[in-house]
Amino acid sequence: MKNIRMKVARIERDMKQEDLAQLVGVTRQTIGLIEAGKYNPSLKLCIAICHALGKTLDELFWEETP
Amino acid sequence: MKNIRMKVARIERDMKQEDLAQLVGVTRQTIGLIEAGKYNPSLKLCIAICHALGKTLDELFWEETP
DNA sequence: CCAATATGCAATATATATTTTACATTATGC
DNA sequence: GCATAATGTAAAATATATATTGCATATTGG
Repeated sequence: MKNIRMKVARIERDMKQEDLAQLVGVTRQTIGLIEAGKYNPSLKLCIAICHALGKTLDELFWEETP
Repeated sequence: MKNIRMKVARIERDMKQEDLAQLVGVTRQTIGLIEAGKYNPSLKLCIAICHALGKTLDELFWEETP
Protein backbone atom coordinates (compact mmCIF):
# COMPACT_ATOMS: atom_id res chain seq x y z
CA MET A 1 0.00 0.00 0.00
CA LYS A 2 1.23 3.47 -0.87
CA ASN A 3 2.88 5.39 1.93
CA ILE A 4 1.21 8.76 1.52
CA ARG A 5 2.29 9.93 4.97
CA MET A 6 5.92 9.64 4.02
CA LYS A 7 5.42 11.51 0.78
CA VAL A 8 3.53 14.30 2.56
CA ALA A 9 6.24 14.60 5.21
CA ARG A 10 8.88 14.79 2.50
CA ILE A 11 7.04 17.50 0.58
CA GLU A 12 6.41 19.42 3.79
CA ARG A 13 10.17 19.62 4.10
CA ASP A 14 10.45 20.66 0.45
CA MET A 15 12.60 17.68 -0.43
CA LYS A 16 12.86 15.83 -3.70
CA GLN A 17 13.02 12.04 -3.58
CA GLU A 18 16.66 12.37 -4.44
CA ASP A 19 17.33 14.77 -1.57
CA LEU A 20 15.87 12.34 0.92
CA ALA A 21 17.67 9.45 -0.72
CA GLN A 22 21.05 11.15 -0.28
CA LEU A 23 20.26 12.09 3.31
CA VAL A 24 19.53 8.49 4.28
CA GLY A 25 22.12 6.91 2.03
CA VAL A 26 20.03 5.02 -0.50
CA THR A 27 19.03 5.46 -4.12
CA ARG A 28 16.27 7.69 -5.41
CA GLN A 29 14.57 4.57 -6.73
CA THR A 30 14.46 3.03 -3.28
CA ILE A 31 12.68 6.09 -1.90
CA GLY A 32 10.25 6.11 -4.82
CA LEU A 33 9.44 2.44 -4.40
CA ILE A 34 8.88 2.78 -0.67
CA GLU A 35 6.51 5.70 -1.26
CA ALA A 36 4.80 3.65 -3.94
CA GLY A 37 4.36 0.79 -1.46
CA LYS A 38 6.34 -1.64 -3.55
CA TYR A 39 9.15 -2.21 -1.10
CA ASN A 40 9.16 -3.55 2.43
CA PRO A 41 12.00 -1.44 3.81
CA SER A 42 14.35 -2.40 6.60
CA LEU A 43 13.91 -1.04 10.12
CA LYS A 44 17.17 0.88 9.94
CA LEU A 45 16.11 2.59 6.75
CA CYS A 46 12.72 3.47 8.22
CA ILE A 47 14.39 5.03 11.23
CA ALA A 48 16.80 6.98 9.04
CA ILE A 49 13.90 8.30 6.97
CA CYS A 50 12.07 9.31 10.14
CA HIS A 51 15.05 11.24 11.42
CA ALA A 52 15.50 12.95 8.07
CA LEU A 53 11.87 14.01 8.02
CA GLY A 54 11.48 14.89 11.70
CA LYS A 55 8.91 12.19 12.37
CA THR A 56 8.72 8.96 14.35
CA LEU A 57 8.08 5.41 13.23
CA ASP A 58 4.49 5.52 14.39
CA GLU A 59 3.85 8.75 12.51
CA LEU A 60 5.17 7.49 9.20
CA PHE A 61 4.99 3.70 9.22
CA TRP A 62 2.57 2.38 11.81
CA GLU A 63 -0.47 0.41 10.67
CA GLU A 64 -3.30 -0.29 13.09
CA THR A 65 -4.88 -3.14 11.18
CA PRO A 66 -3.20 -6.49 11.68
CA MET B 1 22.28 -3.28 19.51
CA LYS B 2 20.18 -5.70 21.55
CA ASN B 3 16.45 -5.08 21.53
CA ILE B 4 15.72 -5.43 25.20
CA ARG B 5 12.31 -3.76 24.90
CA MET B 6 11.12 -6.46 22.56
CA LYS B 7 12.35 -9.22 24.82
CA VAL B 8 10.68 -7.63 27.85
CA ALA B 9 7.40 -7.22 25.98
CA ARG B 10 7.54 -10.86 24.91
CA ILE B 11 8.21 -12.10 28.44
CA GLU B 12 5.47 -9.85 29.81
CA ARG B 13 3.11 -11.79 27.56
CA ASP B 14 4.65 -15.08 28.78
CA MET B 15 5.70 -16.08 25.31
CA LYS B 16 8.65 -18.17 24.22
CA GLN B 17 10.66 -17.04 21.21
CA GLU B 18 9.02 -19.87 19.34
CA ASP B 19 5.50 -18.76 20.32
CA LEU B 20 6.13 -15.29 18.97
CA ALA B 21 7.80 -16.71 15.88
CA GLN B 22 4.73 -18.79 15.03
CA LEU B 23 2.41 -15.86 15.67
CA VAL B 24 4.22 -13.65 13.21
CA GLY B 25 5.12 -16.36 10.74
CA VAL B 26 8.89 -16.56 10.99
CA THR B 27 11.42 -18.91 12.53
CA ARG B 28 12.47 -19.00 16.15
CA GLN B 29 15.98 -18.10 15.00
CA THR B 30 14.77 -14.93 13.35
CA ILE B 31 13.15 -13.78 16.59
CA GLY B 32 16.25 -14.66 18.55
CA LEU B 33 18.52 -12.77 16.19
CA ILE B 34 16.31 -9.68 16.22
CA GLU B 35 16.32 -9.68 20.02
CA ALA B 36 20.07 -10.14 19.94
CA GLY B 37 20.36 -7.12 17.62
CA LYS B 38 21.99 -9.12 14.86
CA TYR B 39 19.25 -8.64 12.29
CA ASN B 40 17.82 -5.54 10.69
CA PRO B 41 14.23 -6.74 10.33
CA SER B 42 11.79 -5.65 7.67
CA LEU B 43 9.08 -3.11 8.42
CA LYS B 44 6.32 -5.68 7.90
CA LEU B 45 7.92 -8.04 10.39
CA CYS B 46 8.34 -5.24 12.93
CA ILE B 47 4.66 -4.35 12.61
CA ALA B 48 3.62 -7.99 12.95
CA ILE B 49 5.73 -8.32 16.10
CA CYS B 50 4.17 -5.15 17.51
CA HIS B 51 0.66 -6.46 16.92
CA ALA B 52 1.53 -9.79 18.50
CA LEU B 53 2.94 -8.07 21.58
CA GLY B 54 0.35 -5.30 21.88
CA LYS B 55 2.86 -2.53 21.31
CA THR B 56 3.55 0.07 18.65
CA LEU B 57 6.62 0.65 16.50
CA ASP B 58 7.77 3.55 18.64
CA GLU B 59 7.44 1.49 21.81
CA LEU B 60 9.53 -1.43 20.55
CA PHE B 61 11.77 -0.18 17.76
CA TRP B 62 12.19 3.60 17.84
CA GLU B 63 15.65 5.05 18.40
CA GLU B 64 16.08 8.70 19.23
CA THR B 65 19.73 8.98 18.36
CA PRO B 66 20.41 9.47 14.67
C1' DC C 1 21.01 -33.65 40.34
C1' DC C 2 18.19 -34.89 36.23
C1' DA C 3 15.28 -34.29 32.40
C1' DA C 4 13.07 -31.42 29.58
C1' DT C 5 12.59 -27.09 27.52
C1' DA C 6 14.33 -22.66 25.90
C1' DT C 7 17.82 -20.15 23.86
C1' DG C 8 22.43 -19.44 21.46
C1' DC C 9 25.05 -20.20 17.55
C1' DA C 10 26.97 -21.56 12.95
C1' DA C 11 26.83 -23.14 7.90
C1' DT C 12 24.43 -23.35 3.91
C1' DA C 13 20.36 -22.28 0.99
C1' DT C 14 16.75 -19.19 -0.52
C1' DA C 15 13.91 -15.01 -0.89
C1' DT C 16 13.88 -10.38 -1.36
C1' DA C 17 15.53 -5.50 -0.55
C1' DT C 18 18.61 -2.43 -2.80
C1' DT C 19 21.76 -0.91 -6.61
C1' DT C 20 22.80 0.22 -11.19
C1' DT C 21 21.64 1.73 -15.59
C1' DA C 22 18.59 3.30 -18.77
C1' DC C 23 14.55 5.15 -20.68
C1' DA C 24 9.57 6.79 -20.34
C1' DT C 25 6.30 9.80 -18.34
C1' DT C 26 4.77 13.57 -15.65
C1' DA C 27 5.08 18.02 -13.46
C1' DT C 28 6.89 22.88 -13.27
C1' DG C 29 8.83 27.38 -14.57
C1' DC C 30 9.56 30.42 -18.17
C1' DG D 1 4.22 25.25 -25.86
C1' DC D 2 9.03 24.29 -24.53
C1' DA D 3 12.73 23.03 -21.77
C1' DT D 4 14.04 21.14 -17.67
C1' DA D 5 13.51 18.86 -13.53
C1' DA D 6 11.10 15.26 -10.99
C1' DT D 7 9.17 10.94 -10.82
C1' DG D 8 7.75 6.26 -12.65
C1' DT D 9 9.32 1.96 -14.23
C1' DA D 10 11.94 -2.13 -15.64
C1' DA D 11 15.85 -5.65 -16.17
C1' DA D 12 19.87 -7.51 -14.36
C1' DA D 13 23.31 -7.67 -10.55
C1' DT D 14 24.39 -7.54 -5.68
C1' DA D 15 23.68 -7.41 -0.67
C1' DT D 16 21.33 -9.03 3.00
C1' DA D 17 17.19 -10.78 5.64
C1' DT D 18 15.21 -15.12 6.50
C1' DA D 19 14.82 -20.38 6.37
C1' DT D 20 16.68 -24.78 7.38
C1' DT D 21 19.26 -27.98 9.86
C1' DG D 22 21.95 -29.37 13.45
C1' DC D 23 24.21 -29.15 17.69
C1' DA D 24 25.80 -26.64 22.05
C1' DT D 25 24.59 -24.23 26.14
C1' DA D 26 21.55 -22.44 29.48
C1' DT D 27 17.47 -22.49 32.12
C1' DT D 28 13.60 -24.27 34.52
C1' DG D 29 10.75 -27.65 37.15
C1' DG D 30 10.53 -31.87 39.45
